[in-house]
Amino acid sequence: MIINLMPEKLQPDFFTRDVLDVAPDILGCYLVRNFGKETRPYQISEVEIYRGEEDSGCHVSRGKTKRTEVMYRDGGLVYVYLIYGMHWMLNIVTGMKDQPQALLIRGVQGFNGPGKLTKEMQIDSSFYGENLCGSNRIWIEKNPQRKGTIEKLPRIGIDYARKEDRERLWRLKWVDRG
DNA sequence: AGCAAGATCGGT
DNA sequence: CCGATCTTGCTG
Repeated sequence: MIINLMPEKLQPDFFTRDVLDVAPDILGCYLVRNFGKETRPYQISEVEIYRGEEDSGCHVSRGKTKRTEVMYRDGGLVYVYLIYGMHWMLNIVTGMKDQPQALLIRGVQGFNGPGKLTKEMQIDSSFYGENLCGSNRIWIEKNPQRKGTIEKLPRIGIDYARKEDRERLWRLKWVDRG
């Protein structure tokens, strides 16, 4: 019996699916960051879905701009932007080309809050467009032991969005069970 | 060219 | 509740 103990790095076909399908699957997986000196895994515990130009809470709701351009590409890339002049937000682009959508990483084990985890992981503008399937500084690994339940909640901080979009249960929290 | 607002956070 | 702090996108 051969047991595969090698960590399984997520490939493009994982990310090019619709964000609604990727979101529940990515919870519990490891976001791995190689700092050069050492490599550290961060288990993903909370994500938020941003889906298409029709989603008034999503940055692409006003079309393609220089900032949002990466969301229009094939899934598997990183979308980062600075908010309030001080916090970097880390997003994972999903879906196929011209299907603009992304997952905001809102929490990893030990660090809750999108601004806090990017500070910990040292994520900045240099990660814009980084390919998670080809980068040597950041990637995502499957968690074979992954067992848990998913809590669905409204998104945070999008008061400007339409009521219908504000109320979508597009914030997913991972409740570990093993 | 100028301006208002922002997918946040930490301190009162 | 408020300020920090600066990029972005919109307006003119």
